[in-house]
Amino acid sequence: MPDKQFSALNYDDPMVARILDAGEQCIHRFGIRRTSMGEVARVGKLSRGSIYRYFSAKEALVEGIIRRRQEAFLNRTEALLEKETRLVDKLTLAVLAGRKDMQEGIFAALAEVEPETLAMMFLDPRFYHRSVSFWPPHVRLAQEAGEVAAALDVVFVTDFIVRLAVSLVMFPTIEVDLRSRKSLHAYLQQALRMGLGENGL
Amino acid sequence: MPDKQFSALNYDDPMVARILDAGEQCIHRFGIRRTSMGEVARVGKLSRGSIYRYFSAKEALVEGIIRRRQEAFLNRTEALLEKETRLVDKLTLAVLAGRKDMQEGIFAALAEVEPETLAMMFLDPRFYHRSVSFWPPHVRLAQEAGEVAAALDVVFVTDFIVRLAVSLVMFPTIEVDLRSRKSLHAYLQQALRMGLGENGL
DNA sequence: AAATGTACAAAAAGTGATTATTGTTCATTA
DNA sequence: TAATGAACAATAATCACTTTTTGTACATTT
Repeated sequence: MPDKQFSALNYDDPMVARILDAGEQCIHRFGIRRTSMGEVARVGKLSRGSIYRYFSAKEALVEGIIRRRQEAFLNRTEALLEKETRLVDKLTLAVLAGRKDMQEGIFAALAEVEPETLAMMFLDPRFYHRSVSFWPPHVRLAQEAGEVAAALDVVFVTDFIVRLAVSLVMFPTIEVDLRSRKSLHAYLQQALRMGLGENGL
Repeated sequence: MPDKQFSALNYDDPMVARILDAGEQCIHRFGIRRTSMGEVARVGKLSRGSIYRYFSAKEALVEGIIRRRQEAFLNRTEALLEKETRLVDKLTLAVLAGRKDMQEGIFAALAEVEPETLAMMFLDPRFYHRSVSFWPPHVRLAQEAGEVAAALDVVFVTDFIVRLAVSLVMFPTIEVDLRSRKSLHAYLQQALRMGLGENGL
């Protein structure tokens, strides 16, 4: 379940969907700065006032667009992971999917037009928190399977996984070249070394 | 040994030092954008032309200032770590030192005046690479001491450590509150055991 | 009820002339 | 030999001004 800190958006509401669609299209074409509420209204074929019924301000609209994108990504990834059982494999897929999303979605557009905005987004703790909500169930499953030590705190493992995954999405290679699926998988395998954690000190 | 990709700066050269000092002072007070070469010259009590003898452009000067800061940090940290033998303890101290540097140095000033610039810096791979050069010797020592599995590639361990450390400096708490030395140490202890143990698989 | 369209003040963004800064050059100074 | 200071075109920042956009309100439409 996603964050509820901000207004809970109903993506199924056709009005909400239309606004978000139009907004995303605008951002994709012009970037955030050069997108006006009037333009969003024009593209979405609705009145400017209606947008304000659903989004208190432009900032909230942008937040909504990004959030929907992220949640859509998480849902797609969730489906993608169903075929996998091991946490390492899931993580590998998730990182690869994350990179792909960065390279072609709205993020890629932002990276070209407003790199500073994108950079700020990545340093926003909320960006992490949204990713965090994804993992606990998988961690628990991995614990039941004995892949992750039962003694470990789910919150700790989740935190650890998210730090690693986000880092790997944003920097495919620091010292080790982790652009290929194979090298990434090997890296994560080693980094997790699940099944241990029990032993040693 | 720091990067050599850019011009090798001799920090002992009194002229270089004066320029960097003046530049850093200016950035600290006005931020990067509002710092002019003329102002740097005035503060450093030297001619504008002299700055260009040592730095090809304003960008290079800024690069030099940041680099010196980072290297000074690494040197201080290196000294700090001499008392420690275990890698976990070293990492803990390094992360704490890094956070402190962020909160009070030139970075704190930038965070207030030009957060986007700071965000861009953090996403610059060079920022990571400079940190990377620090760890290999410590990793080797840890391997000799049996703390890190001898079979592991030093490059892998370094990459892993840097990702984790940078993440922990930039985000003191994602899911787990790691602001205190105690909790940070426990976290790293577990994270290293997870990633760098002999056992498992 | 919910979406629209118009109107409105306040805030933000664009505009174009003016000023400051950049990066180079070179003769002068120490 | 190295730093200086002045001159310079090209670029970038600044300022006062105009236009656009924002967010709100409310009467009107569907």
